[in-house]
This record gives sequence, C-alpha cells and structure tokens, in this order.
Amino acid sequence: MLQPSDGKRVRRQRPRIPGDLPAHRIVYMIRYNRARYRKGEQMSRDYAEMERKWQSKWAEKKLNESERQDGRPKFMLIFAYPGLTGYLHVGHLRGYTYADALGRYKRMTGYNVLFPVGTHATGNGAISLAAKIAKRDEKTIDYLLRNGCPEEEIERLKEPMDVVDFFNNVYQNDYWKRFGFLADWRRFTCTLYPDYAKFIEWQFTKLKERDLLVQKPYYAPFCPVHGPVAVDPSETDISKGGMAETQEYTLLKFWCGERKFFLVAATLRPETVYGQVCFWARPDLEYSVVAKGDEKWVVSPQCAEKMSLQFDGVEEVGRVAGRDLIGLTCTAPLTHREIPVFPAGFVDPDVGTGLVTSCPSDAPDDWNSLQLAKADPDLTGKYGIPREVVDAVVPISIISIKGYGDFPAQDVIEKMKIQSVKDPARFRELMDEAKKQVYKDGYHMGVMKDGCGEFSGMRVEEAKDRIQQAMLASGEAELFRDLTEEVVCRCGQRVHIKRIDDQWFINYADRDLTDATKEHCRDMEIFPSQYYENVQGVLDWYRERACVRLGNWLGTRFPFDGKWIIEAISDSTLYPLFYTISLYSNSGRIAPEQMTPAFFDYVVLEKGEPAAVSAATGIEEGLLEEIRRDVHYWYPLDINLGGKEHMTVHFPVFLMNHRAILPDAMQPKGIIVNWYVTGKNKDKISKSKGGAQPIPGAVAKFGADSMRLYYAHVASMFVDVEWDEDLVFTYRQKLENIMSAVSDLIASEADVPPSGIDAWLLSRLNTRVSEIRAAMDRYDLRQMATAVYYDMASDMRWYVRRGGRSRETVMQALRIWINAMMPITPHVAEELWEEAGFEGLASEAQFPEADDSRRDAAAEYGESLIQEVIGDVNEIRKMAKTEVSKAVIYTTPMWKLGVLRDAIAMAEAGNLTIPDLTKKCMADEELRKKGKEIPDFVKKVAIDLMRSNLKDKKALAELDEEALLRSAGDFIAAETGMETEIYGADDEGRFDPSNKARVAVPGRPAIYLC
RNA sequence: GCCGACGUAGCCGAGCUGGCCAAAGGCGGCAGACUCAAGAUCUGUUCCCUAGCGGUUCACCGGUUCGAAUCCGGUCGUCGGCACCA
Repeated sequence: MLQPSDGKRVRRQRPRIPGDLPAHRIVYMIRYNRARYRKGEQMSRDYAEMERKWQSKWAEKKLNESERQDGRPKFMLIFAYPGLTGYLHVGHLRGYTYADALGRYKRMTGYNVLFPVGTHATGNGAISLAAKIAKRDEKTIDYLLRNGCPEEEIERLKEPMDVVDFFNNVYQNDYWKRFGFLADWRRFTCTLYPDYAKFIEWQFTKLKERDLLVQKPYYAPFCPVHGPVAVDPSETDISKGGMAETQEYTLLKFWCGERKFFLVAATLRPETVYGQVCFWARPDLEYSVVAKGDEKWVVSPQCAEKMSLQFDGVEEVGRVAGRDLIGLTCTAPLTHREIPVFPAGFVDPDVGTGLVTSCPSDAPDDWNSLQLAKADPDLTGKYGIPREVVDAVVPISIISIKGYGDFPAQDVIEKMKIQSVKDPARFRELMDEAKKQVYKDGYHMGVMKDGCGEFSGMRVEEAKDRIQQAMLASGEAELFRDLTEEVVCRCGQRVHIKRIDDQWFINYADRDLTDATKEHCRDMEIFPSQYYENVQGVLDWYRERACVRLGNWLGTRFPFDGKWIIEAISDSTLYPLFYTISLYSNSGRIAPEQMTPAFFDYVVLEKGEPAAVSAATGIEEGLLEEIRRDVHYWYPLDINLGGKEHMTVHFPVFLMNHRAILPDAMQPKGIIVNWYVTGKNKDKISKSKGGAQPIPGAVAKFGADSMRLYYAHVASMFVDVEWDEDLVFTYRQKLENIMSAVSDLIASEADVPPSGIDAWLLSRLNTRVSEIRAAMDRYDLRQMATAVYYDMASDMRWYVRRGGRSRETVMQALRIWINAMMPITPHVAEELWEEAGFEGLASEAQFPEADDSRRDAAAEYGESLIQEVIGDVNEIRKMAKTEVSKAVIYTTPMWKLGVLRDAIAMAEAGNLTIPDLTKKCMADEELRKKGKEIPDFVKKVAIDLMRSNLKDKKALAELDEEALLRSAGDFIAAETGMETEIYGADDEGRFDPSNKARVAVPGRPAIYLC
C-alpha cells in the first residue's frame, strides 16, 4: 500500500475488482476507472514526486555509497567523465544511463559496486565562458538563461573556477541525480581539484621514470605579445580565426641562375612537381629577399615573417618587385626542368610563400590561370615573354585518377561549370571546392603515371611522402607550417605558427608498451566486438602525443617544468584509480600537500615502508594502510564505458597509461563503447524534435524512468539513434501501462487455485530470467529490456487472459517481474515493489535466480498448442466462405503418435532413416492396413524430426492433446466466439461430416468449422 | 584507394555459433471491443494464394550443405575513419 510521505501526496484510489469476471471485462474496468482519475490528475502517477521519494530513500540508506568489504566480490565501473563545456543535452545521458543500469544490475547479483563520477574541466572552456559572461556576451547569457541558469547565478560566475563549480553542480544534481544514478557522490572529482593535480603529477613522475616522456620540436600557434594561444572555435584567446588549422607545406626551391636566388613556392602536394610547367608571381607585389644560411630566398614579406618563427637565422636582406620576377626562368626541383615565371592575380601573399608553382594538370587554379595567361596579350606585350616560351608551356599529365581524364583540373572545372561563373566570390568558392575535390580524389585514388621517375606507378598516397622525402634529402625542399586562415590574437597581433623546441611528448609509439598493451587487450571484455579487434590496430597506430602546452589553460602544472600545463587528454588516463582515493581527500582526511609521489607509490604500487611514508607525509600509518587496501580492493577497473569518439583517443591512452604504470593485477578489464543519440539527419539535437530542451525539462516531461527505458531499449548500443520525442512518449506509455497492470494485479481480490496456467507462467518467467542473465553477461541491456518490458508483460497478460488468478502465483510472478525492472527503471520498480508489499527496497534485493525446477516444457508446449489452435480457427474462419458458429477439433489418431514415438526412439539411438522406420511400421499388422498413408506420414515425421529439436518433439509425443484441449475448451470457445467440440480422431462416435480427423497429426489438430 | 561497418517486410529494428524463420518487438495502417471522449487500453490483422499444414521472400549473382536471412566468393549500393582537434 502507498505510504503517504507528506500531505501533498496524491493518493491514487484503486478500483476494486471482483475476481469472477472474464479478463477482458477486468481490463475494461481498469481502463475505464483509470481514465476517470486521469482526467483530474493529468498523469496517472506523479513522476516527479515518485522520483524524489525514492531518490531520497536511496540516499537515506546510503545505497550509493560504496565501501570496501574484504572478501566480497566487487565491481567497479565508470563512464568516461564528460568535459565541462556547458550544458549537456538529452543525447549525452544515453551512455551514463547505461552505466548506471549495469551498476544496478551488478549490485543485484551479489557484487559490491563502485560507480564513481567526475568531470573533466582541463582546458580553456571555463576561461572562455567566464570571459564571455564578464563582457555580457548576449548569446552566452541567452544560452545560460535558456538552460535554466538563474540571472543572479550568472552574476556570480566571474572566475573560471566559478564556472567549473557551477557546472559540477549542474551535472551532479540536475542530470545524474535526477536520473536516479546510484553513484558514490562522496568520491566526485574534477580535473581541476588540487588533490587531482597531485595524482597527475605522480602519474607524470612515473611516465618519466619509464622513459616515456620525450622532448622534440613542435609547431604551435603563437602571438608575438602573448605567446602561445589556443586556436579553437570558442576563440578564448583570439579575436579571429577560431576555425583555423595548422597545415604542413612543402617549400620547393626553384633556382634562378640569372639572379642567384631561389624562388620559393609552398605546396600541399609535393607529388605534383612532375607536372610543373611554370611559376606564378604577382607583378603588383613587392617580395622579400631573405637570407637563409648561405642562400637567398624570395618570398612574400608576410611569409618572411612567418619563416623567422620557424627557421633559425632568417632575415630580410632586400626586396624585389614582383614585376621584375616575371619572365625569369628558374629550375624546378626534382625534375630540373627550366620553367618560366608568369604573372597571376590569384596569388595571395598571406598564403604560403606568396609564390606559386604551377601544375595545371591537377590544380584547378593553375589550369584556369594558364588559360587566361595564354590568352592575355600582356604576356608577350607588356611582360615581353617570347611567344615560343608561352606556347611551350603546356600541361603535363602526371596522375591517373579513376573517373578523371588526363587533366583532372580541367575535368573538374568543366564538370562544375566554373568558367561560366561571373560573380568573383562565388567563383572563388567553387574554385576552392574544386581544388578540395581534386586533391582528395587524387590523394586517395590517384596513381603516378609514367614519366614520374622512380615514382611512376606508385599510389599518390605513398608517392607524396616519398617525393617529399627525396626533395628534403636533396636540399631542394623544406617543411613549413602555416595556418589555414588568418588568426588574430585578442591583442590584435597576428598569430603565426612558431617552432617550439622543447615540447614534451608521451611516447605512445614505444614498442614494448604498445605490444604489452595489445596483449592485455586480448584478455579484456571489449564491446562491441569490432572494437575488440580494432583496438589492436589503433594501438599500433598511436604515436607520440604532445602532452603539455603553454598559455591560457587550466590544468595541472607539468612537474618537471612549471611553464607547461598538462593538456586535456594526458591528464585523463589513469583517473579511474583516483576515485579510490578521492574519498579520503574529499572528506579532508588527507590534504593535497600530503599526497606526494611517495604517498601514491605506497598506496598504489605498494612501494616503500609505511612508517617512512607516514613520517614523510604526516598521514598516519593506519590510514595509509586503509587507503592502500581500498585501492587494491577496487582496482582493477571492471568497465570503462564511453562514447565512440573515445575509440581513437581516450581509450588507447587509458589502456597504455595503465599498462605503463600499474602492475598486471591492476589492468582494466573491460571497455564498452556507446554510440550517440543524434538529431535528425545526424545533426546536433534539434529544437524542433524537442531534444534541445534542458535535461531537467525533459525529465519533468517524460519521467526519468521513461527516458532510461528509452535509452536502454531504443536500439543496440552500437548504432546511432535519432532523438524522437514521440518515441520517448511511447516508452512512457509503455511504462504507465505496465504500472497499471501491476497495480491492478495487486489490487485484484481474485484468488483461484493454481492450475496448468500457473505452471506455465512460472516456467515462462524462469526461462526469461535465465535469458536475462545470459544477456547481461554480455552487458546487453537491450535484450534485457525486451525480456522485462515486453516479453514478461505479454506473459502476464496471457496468464490473466487464460484465467490465471492464483494470488500466490501472481505475487510470486510480480516479485520476479518488478525485481527485474530495477536496473533500468528503478523508481517504477521501487514504487511497485512497495505497492506489492514486498520487504525492503527493490534496489537492495537480489536479482531473481532462474529456478530450473520451475521449467516445464510440457506446460509451455501446451500453451503454444492452444494458441496455435485458436490462431488456426480464426484463420480458417476468415477464409471460410460460409457463416460458421461451431469449431470441431480433432486430435491426432493414436497410430500417428505411435509412429512419432518410434521415430523419436530411433532418432535418440541415432539410427533414424526413412526406410528403416517404414519397415518397422509396415511390420505392424494394424498399421499395414492403412496402406499408402504410412510411407507418406513416415517421411514427413522423419524429415521434420531431423530438422527440429528432439526435446520439444519429446514433449509433444508425451502430451495428452485431447485432455489439454478439453481443459482449454471454454477458453478456446470464448476466444473464438464459437461453440467448441473436441474429439480424438479415433473416437468412433465423433461428429465429422467431412472426415477431417484423418489429417490431424501430433501437434497439429484438425479443425472443422460449420 | 586503404581500413572498418552495413544492406531484413510501409518505416525503425531483432535475428546472423546454419534447421521449430514468413522471419521477434516497436511504430504506422486496417478491422473489432470498450467508450461522451482520448496520442488511452484490449483483441485480431498487415508478402501472395488458400478451410489452415502451400508459394515466393531477408540488396543482387553464384557456391558450400540433406538444408542458408544466417557460412564462402563476386557484384552493386550506403555509412564511418584515414592521425589537425576532441
């Protein structure tokens, strides 16, 4: 019965149902009554109230708090903590919910479960947001308000850490707790907490000890005033260019003998050197002549400035007018062809070197410019280039690409009809698109043609690197990095790429580490299985990773050089371990400054003497010991669940850091990858479909359990699903429906003695339970949800429909059913559990065990026979051309049953053949009289038996069909709405005007309608 | 191009360790029940044929097998990744 928890609780009065009505009448009464309640209440249940009630009960009983219990099996799982970049949307809860449901299931199957949560705030998200709030950025303020952040709260978000604290609170209270997660909130941690920093420092100390930290040059965006800046879409540090990317160019040196300098061009496609036919310069620009070593290079002044950041000893020693370069001849690298310098307007001094080498065959711009140049009288007139020089410049075909002709650039221009475009902006846009397309296709599908020296016949993908290497080796090329678009610092200065010589990397390319990690992964449970295979390749593929950065960034200081801050991926690899310790630092029992490397060495790696560590840290020995035991009790981590974006970044580093730092016994045991909930057409969650509403709003609208069920059941975990409110609504109805059905069963006063249908129901439910357990061994929540919310529901319905009304059976079944709902819809389960009057909390109960003694193959088979008979009667009636009102059912002639039994006996002995069985039958006097019927039936039985499961056939052979059907006669009559008569086929006195009984076989009674 | 995944009835999606698969379940459609009414609930139905036990299906073409949606080969098509960043 419902316990009113406070005065506001709306008590739902329940209809009293007499026990002697047919099922459909009961169902009707329930609907009718409930509809009346619904009118006044909107919803049949007050979800919010129900959720609050049970969440506070769980908290009261500290169910979420996990403590070491030596000797008891444990299960530790996490979801990869989210980055604190703002509010989350409903899609994010998919993975988190999965984790909670798994945790709850494990809790119910005897494990001491630890499910801790945290957040990842490293980076500049919080800085950026705080800055935008500070300047009252309209979009930002609107965003906060829209998501339910009160105005006065916004006022308080002044410092980045205020933002972090604010969202830490939102995530825990508005998301995770609202969804009913049983997470151990006491262990909550955030990457910006001082104790977390101590843990990260220790991690890096260990990496250094294992020689996994290496230093080498790195190229980063840099402001001449502010130093390193972050280039990202949120534009924390910059005022322009958030979408810019760093690109690696190959600088090609063209010797100009006449002037004793190199004209330098930058290209992204070094393989096109074989197709170079001319060189482009802007006649209206002034170029810089810079000294680089002993050489003189000509580049744009903008480029000269950038180069000074990347190369040592580069300085400008003079200038040269672009006009003066036109008509010069220079020597192309690698091919050593002499090519002329032509004028071109499309050259941008801000891109690359401001000089361009031309490969018209594969570069649309070059193709187009060459056409224009050749048609331009200025070329021979104003610039005085001899006609024959101009005529000699013709495109050279160098790359063959499937779907393109000799000159891909020409093809793409024609295909996209770019030449006819008059609008210059549109022209530029199309041209860039064309360029991208040809580059992409060329790179992935192209093959170098004959005439490309040693690279002929090589795939472009490979030739590109080889050709670049060849030119670098011969001194004809250099590497140069540049941003893809203009980036301007907050201070107004241009940001360029600067070489940083002492960048630190974690060496994930280390052979031993990679191999050891791969080997360990073979022993892990990794879902989906494709990823289990794939992770091997991903680990191989992983190289050094820059692990620290400079500048405006929140995170842990690099312990070996405080100017660096550890970046966002590298400080989130070993962290699950930290949850075993954060309990102590969060509660103040240990202070961050006590968490020295010696402390972690002791509690994690069990290195050092407790007395010495205690003396050095001031942590008493007993506490040290307690922490050490906690760490080793909970670790290894059993499941790390994360979104598919983690497959190539977080999971590999998670695995490798564990392998590098922790002993065998502490290596992670499982990974589950979850796919996304997306908006329509894989867009972001869209407003129109409702997913863009704040999560608390969605919970209020649908109820936490409806959403949990939706996440668990809507699709396999390993596919993306589109968020669809209507579908969530359907799940809500599904749940309400189940709740009503359960309530009605509880409220029913009926009680009839158990019969065959009771055995059937208990058998069914026990079969389901073992299905569920098998599914959960694979962490397959979806299958579990199907079994609990669909299959079990339909079993219950059938039981009632068949007249099952045993109080004892109902309560036994409900105990199993409600209990099974706990992992996915815990609030509903608790509510129903209480209503049923079961002891304690559902969350504390153990998951039902499959009781094999309850399995009753005959009962299950019998019910399916009855269902089939009803189905057949309905079907025949539908087909019948005449009005019918009576169904006559004939069970199999006994001789057929005899044959079946013989066949089964032979099959069991492994010697069932059609001739042998026929012979055996024909040996029987009585049977032989049947004549031709025998071989026909024998053949059918034998074939059928070879194809099917012997066990089921045995159940069939032992079943007394006639008795079964007689016992269900009234039911069949009620279901079909027809008078029903049942005869054995051998019954001489049967009513059988069209001799139907003849066709009856075991498991398939004959039917005659009239 | 390379690597990976995938192609199931109107739609979404199970099944894919080969046989009880014309193929779960859900939506949607249709019919009926109950209704003042309901995005409610319940029942039936939803490839073709048919007084049921038959026929043709699981992208297409072949193969293995007594037997294939399930295994193998090929074809066509779709999606994702291909290291910049998370």
